Amino acid sequence: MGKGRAPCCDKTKVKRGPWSHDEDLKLISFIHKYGHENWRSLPIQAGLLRCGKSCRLRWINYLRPDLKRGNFTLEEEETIIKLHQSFGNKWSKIASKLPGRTDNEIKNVWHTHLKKRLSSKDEAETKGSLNREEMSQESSPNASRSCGGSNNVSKEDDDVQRGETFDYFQDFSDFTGMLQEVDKPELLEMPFDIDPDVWNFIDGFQQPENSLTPKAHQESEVDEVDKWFKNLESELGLEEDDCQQQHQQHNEAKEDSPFPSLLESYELLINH
DNA sequence: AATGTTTACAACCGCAACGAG
DNA sequence: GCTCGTTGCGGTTGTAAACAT
Repeated sequence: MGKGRAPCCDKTKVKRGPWSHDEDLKLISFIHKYGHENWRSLPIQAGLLRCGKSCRLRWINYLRPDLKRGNFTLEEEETIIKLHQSFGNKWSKIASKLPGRTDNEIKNVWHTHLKKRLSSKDEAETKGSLNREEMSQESSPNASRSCGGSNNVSKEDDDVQRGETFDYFQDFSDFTGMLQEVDKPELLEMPFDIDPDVWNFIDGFQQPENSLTPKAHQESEVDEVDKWFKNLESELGLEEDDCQQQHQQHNEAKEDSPFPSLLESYELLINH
């Protein structure tokens, strides 16, 4: 039948490299509306000149609303170290135990910080010259690591600190234009029915059961969405009370699937 | 201030696993 | 059971920002 493995995409016809905000918006908007049933066909349907693989990666590693988007806490780092001891380089397995963290992120943290730290600790231990002060500082349970940022970051600050994803929302007209583009009737012709699980995934941000920390249990699904929006608002400089009230009222009013209101909330932010 | 070096992380690549036909 | 298409995973690279000289 086949004459060898088909390439995942025609590399001469797809864009590569860093994603532009337009592309991000197209992807977010499309997935919000239709989910991601088929990554291969998604870029075509969403009007993106990207490989499906690239879209998947961008969504999973960067655009997904349930990502924590902050520096790793010491607790998380210790978890990674422990899990790495038992699983090795099974990053996805490790990521499944750390809600809101991606395998790619964990892998990066491992290579840039943890590996070095461990090896320097080993060195120090073998030399018997471990600095006790440094150690006690490192083992402080509430300390938060800062890669290139302040070490005195609160949890709240931490959550919004690194999220630069939506810097580009500054040009609201771009975004509305983008939504309209995705609203094109020809793009609405979806060849599949959206699996309810897809909505559950995006809307509920369900974590694997065994990955839920007590804290994660406390946070309702709606809180997660709210968090995401607050982050977004913060990025947009739209933290005024009226905007938040509108969003809250909007959330309270939602009945069936909260998911469509997510997109509506985007519009709310834009019209603000 | 200019230049070189290091760090952090987003993105790509290729392979393996899996499921459908 | 085999083939092929698609997705997921882990390793690696590219590059912008931060830092040092």
